[in-house]
Amino acid sequence: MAEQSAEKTAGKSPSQHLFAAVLARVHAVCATLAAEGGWPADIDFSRVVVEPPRDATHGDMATNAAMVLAKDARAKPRELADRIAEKLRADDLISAVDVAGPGFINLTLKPSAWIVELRSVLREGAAYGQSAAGAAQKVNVEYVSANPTGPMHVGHCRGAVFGDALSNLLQFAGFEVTREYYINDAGAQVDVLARSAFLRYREALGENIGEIPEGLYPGDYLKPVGEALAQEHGDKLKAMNEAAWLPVVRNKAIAMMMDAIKGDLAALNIQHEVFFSERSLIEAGNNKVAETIDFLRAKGDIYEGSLPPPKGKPVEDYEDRVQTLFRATAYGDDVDRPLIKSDGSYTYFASDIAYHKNKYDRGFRDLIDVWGADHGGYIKRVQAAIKAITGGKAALDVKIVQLVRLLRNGEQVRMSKRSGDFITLREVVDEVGSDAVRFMMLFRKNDAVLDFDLAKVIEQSRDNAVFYVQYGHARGHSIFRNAREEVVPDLPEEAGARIAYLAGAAVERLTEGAELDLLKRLAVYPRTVEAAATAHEPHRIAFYLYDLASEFHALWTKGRDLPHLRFIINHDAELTKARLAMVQGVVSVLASGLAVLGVHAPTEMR
RNA sequence: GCGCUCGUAGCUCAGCUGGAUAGAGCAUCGGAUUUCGAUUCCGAGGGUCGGAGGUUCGAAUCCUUCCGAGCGCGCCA
Repeated sequence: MAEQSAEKTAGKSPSQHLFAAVLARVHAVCATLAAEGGWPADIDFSRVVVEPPRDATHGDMATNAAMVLAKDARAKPRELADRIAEKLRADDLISAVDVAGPGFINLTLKPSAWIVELRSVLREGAAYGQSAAGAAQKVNVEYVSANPTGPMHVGHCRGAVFGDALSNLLQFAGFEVTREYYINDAGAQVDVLARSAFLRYREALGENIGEIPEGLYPGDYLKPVGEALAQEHGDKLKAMNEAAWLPVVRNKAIAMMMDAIKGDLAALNIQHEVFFSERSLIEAGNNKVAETIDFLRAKGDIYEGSLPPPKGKPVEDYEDRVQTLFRATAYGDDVDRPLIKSDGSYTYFASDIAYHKNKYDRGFRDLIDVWGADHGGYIKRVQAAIKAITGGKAALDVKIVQLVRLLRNGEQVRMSKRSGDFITLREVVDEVGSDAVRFMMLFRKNDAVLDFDLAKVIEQSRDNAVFYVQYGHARGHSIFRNAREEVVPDLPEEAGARIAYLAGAAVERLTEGAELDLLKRLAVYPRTVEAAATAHEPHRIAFYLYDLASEFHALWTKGRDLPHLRFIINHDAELTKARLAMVQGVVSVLASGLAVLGVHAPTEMR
């Protein structure tokens, strides 16, 4: 039933969308004036923008060209604006130009401009809004990276959804995206996992293990691991000492936990291309961490020294000792950071440097990590390390996702049912569905705390943004069904055929103000995609979709009182087709945006 | 003590990388309303953008400094 628009459209030329087209014309005018007026040759047009004015009464678009260029052109902004405006008036897209305020140039486009844009939507279908801005540049997005010590709990899901939607968005904007998961399978916590699983193994062999001791993972989810071990090894492991059985049990437990996690992610429609094992970095004979430290040492970024004791809460067993330190302060961090623990093993940071170096070595220059709020203090040191390793040739953007407060009808839901047993991601998805989870996780800026109300997100009302947007898409299809029965019997059902059919409609008959407003809303989609992609902010897509759906619903509602505004006009098949073409434009863009968010676009709301 | 993030209408939040008179949804108040299947619409009131300085044609947005909240602060991951 869902009509996803994820179809690959590679090779298709991206649309020169309307704002970009007008910007190009403004640039052309400025270039002409520059030639005529003898402006400096190196004049920079990059700050010139064309954007929707805050107040729609000012026109359709506004440009700051005159204000930005005035200084270099040695002219007063208003005067320069007048000269630019005069030339723009000759443009065939533009019906009115006026200069306002300190030198804004307001442009009103001819209605035909929006009609033409609608034709692009219909021609490009799912590809509309796609951009070449990424220029096929490789981007690595690392997200989730939950420890493989148990199933995913609700705390993980925001970062998971955010990273996934951001990846979709970047892909749609023309980047070549790799979705990556870093498996922390080398630290002490996986040894704890192994010991916990070993207990379950003994249990599976019939032993009474009693209470799970403090410090081990108590969850029932380890029982299947114990059973699998018993099946595979019988009681052989019991005879071994810990040093012998631990790696065996650990590998099995990690593998099974990762399977569980992948299943949880699949329930949210998330798939990574690369699962990168931390342990693989320190394999005997191929120790990437040691290599990385040597690499940094050769650059003079490693030294032996001691650090001042940490401020804030005192560390009980603090011992002042000389250790191997990375000179993070030389790259913007606050203190230098240790790389080797007193037992000789590497710190997490040390392997993390090696891991990020590995990303760089694989050709990534654009790195994005999605982390939870409690890791905020870790950003500077990793960025410092990347600066040191790549000589500033790669950039890491760390996106911090804030906490989610889980509510039910406004009452806070306790995150752990009893000690050690968190509400799992799967429970939440099972209760409200992945669409609700995904959309609501994205309907807020990533760095703001988010309230997630289990009751509200399945409500069918305007309050519930997921419903409202999906309903917009479904309503479009409902209109198609009705139209087919009443006025346009040969309207194809299949999306591609329907779009092709409607592309031939007499869309120039769309002349109502409210209709043109809706077309204008469609036209800002490509811009929204680009802006959201460059800012790494998928939430902008969610808000855009909410606005578009609102406007669409509003127009539908107007038809209730004003029959001439209805989409289906019984006595006028040509006009009906034109309006269906507009509805199709809305449906296409809603489906496109929802696909970016990873949310289904249903054709009915049952 | 230091660092990071945040502070916008009564509430929940947008604000398009510096643009014009700061927006939306709830809530409140005032109207309208038997639907092209699917739980409405229009309007109004409500703001020193935490405070104070600064940068410039122009600041919610950038800088400085206070106030308040959250997170973090050698050999945890």
